[in-house]
Amino acid sequence: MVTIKDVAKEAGVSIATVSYVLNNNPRIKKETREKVLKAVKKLNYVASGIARSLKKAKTNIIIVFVSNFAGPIYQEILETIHVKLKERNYRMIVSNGDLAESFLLERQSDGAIVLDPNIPLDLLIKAENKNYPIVDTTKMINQNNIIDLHINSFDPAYEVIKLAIKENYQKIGFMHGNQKSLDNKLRYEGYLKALKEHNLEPFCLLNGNFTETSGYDAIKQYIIDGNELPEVLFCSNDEMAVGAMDYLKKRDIEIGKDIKVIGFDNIELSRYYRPSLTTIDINRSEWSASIADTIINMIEGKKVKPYITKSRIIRRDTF
Amino acid sequence: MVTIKDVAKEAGVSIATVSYVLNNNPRIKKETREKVLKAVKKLNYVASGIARSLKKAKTNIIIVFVSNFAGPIYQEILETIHVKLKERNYRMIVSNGDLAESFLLERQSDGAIVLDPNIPLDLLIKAENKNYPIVDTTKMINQNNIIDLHINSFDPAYEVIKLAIKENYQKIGFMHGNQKSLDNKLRYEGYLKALKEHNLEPFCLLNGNFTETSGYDAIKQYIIDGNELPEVLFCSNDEMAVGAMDYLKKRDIEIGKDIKVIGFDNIELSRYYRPSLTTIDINRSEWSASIADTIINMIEGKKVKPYITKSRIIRRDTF
DNA sequence: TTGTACGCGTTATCAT
DNA sequence: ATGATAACGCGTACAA
Repeated sequence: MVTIKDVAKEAGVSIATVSYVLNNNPRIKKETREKVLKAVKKLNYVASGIARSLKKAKTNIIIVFVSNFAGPIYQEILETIHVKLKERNYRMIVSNGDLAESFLLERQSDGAIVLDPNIPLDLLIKAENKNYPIVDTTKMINQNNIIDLHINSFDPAYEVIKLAIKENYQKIGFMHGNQKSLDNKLRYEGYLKALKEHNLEPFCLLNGNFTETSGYDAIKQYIIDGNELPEVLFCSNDEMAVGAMDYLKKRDIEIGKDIKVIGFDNIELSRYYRPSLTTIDINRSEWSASIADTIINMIEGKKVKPYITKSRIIRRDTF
Repeated sequence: MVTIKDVAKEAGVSIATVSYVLNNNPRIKKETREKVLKAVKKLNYVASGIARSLKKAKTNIIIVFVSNFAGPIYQEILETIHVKLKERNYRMIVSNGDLAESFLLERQSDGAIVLDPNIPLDLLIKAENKNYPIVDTTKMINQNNIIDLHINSFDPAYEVIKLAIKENYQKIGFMHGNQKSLDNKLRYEGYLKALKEHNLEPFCLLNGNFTETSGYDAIKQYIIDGNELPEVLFCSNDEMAVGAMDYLKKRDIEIGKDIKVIGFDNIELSRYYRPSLTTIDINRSEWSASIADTIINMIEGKKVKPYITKSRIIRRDTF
């Protein structure tokens, strides 16, 4: 490894001078400056980010935790956050939540964005106690150093079920995703509230885990057990809806007629699937941008603006 | 920030002792050990990863560069690599290629996996000259510290076109993805070779950039210009094939009959799309595992085994 | 068990 | 106005 010392020796100056040159400090006069730069180039020197981070107590890195890299949802979110952070001179890295412990507590980053619901609360609290800024989207906790920016799933879920009721459906089912997930919880609560307002009872409650196969399996079991189909099935995300529809089609149940299906998220597949899936779209790019802004503002001690996600119902063939 | 000094003071021992305790060095006797651990817990101390990395000149972090977080392909690759690395006690972080410069040269990671074709070659070379280990999948370069593990696209492309020719198709088109991409290049060359062996000329060459919309636009322009459709259209990836088919359907051209379509990658959508897309599947999980093993072996100075990806043709409705 | 040099930059302070 | 000296950040690990 070539270090700042090597450069100093090569250029015949002190290491301080090298550092000043590299940081564009005007106190170094042109000729020395050029001498140093020549040495830098000759030796192919690049300063160690680690040493710099140690000294400055700042990494300019923000870490994003995702639960898996496979969610179609994450894709655009990450892309947006990345661009935003870069604009403001931060570097984004993405990691799996099971590495959260080391990254959150060891100060290898200036802040974290939590998209992975599996990161334990006490870990976040520990980090928060160390003055480490976090934007969390999975838990609805607000603390000094933890800002909550979860998706507002409750309202659109409520709205879409209201709509179904208005169109005279009464037997309305709900398919759970991961029940520990906040998103699932809010969607379920929105569903319940709409039913309650019209004195309806949940007609059919299924359990999935947000994956396609879990949706397939859940409805399959329900049907095999001889239960009556709901008129409308509201699934906690699109992927499960797709899985469920796969099975319904296999049984020659006509979707959109024999049963209505509603998803959540508006993933790309929901548009392509046949029949195309009615779902709820969240303005994810705006949301992502807000996440990025918020974490930076926290880090830099600036004021953070609250934000609530916007959504709309996308009506397609299945409802 | 609470540092090792604070712990030492709290426990009434030297910082060396604290360090030894935290690293499970048996030289410290039980009582002191416990005293230290108590202080650690009381102060909520966690050692700074940065300081440790600086001293040990090792981060145990491997960085993966992707060109965008939106490719459906990346998902399972990252998942597999992550698991593999974790098994071997490395942490994976993912980043966008435009941050490559800082991460590659500043030694914030022990090694890199390059999936982003846009990272300039000279940057890789610079890093390699610094003895920084890289597994690259985008360029077919092999150097001391750069191991090439690109996907073998050539052979399956060749095979699938041979197959089409065997089934008596002669007017066979190719839709390019990003032409600078190695994957695209190899797929095109495989296509060309098969044609050549049968004295056929490329019938229709279209230009896309691996996105769905680019596939849509390319075929649209081709048709609007009044050109004759090929019997078979081989697209450099599934997403473009899907885009192209979207347009073909809009024009009421019957896919699988009026025109055959072949994709590459076997993304999930290729199975769901109607008509379902014939494509080429790469054993990506094996490939990913090999990538992970290779980078670690390089870092640890162990022998690296060569690996060539395996593939098979998945025949569905479109061909 | 402990003292301390060390890893590699940054920056306040001092010297010319 | 320029540049050098040296303290410092936080752990690690050798020598004592």
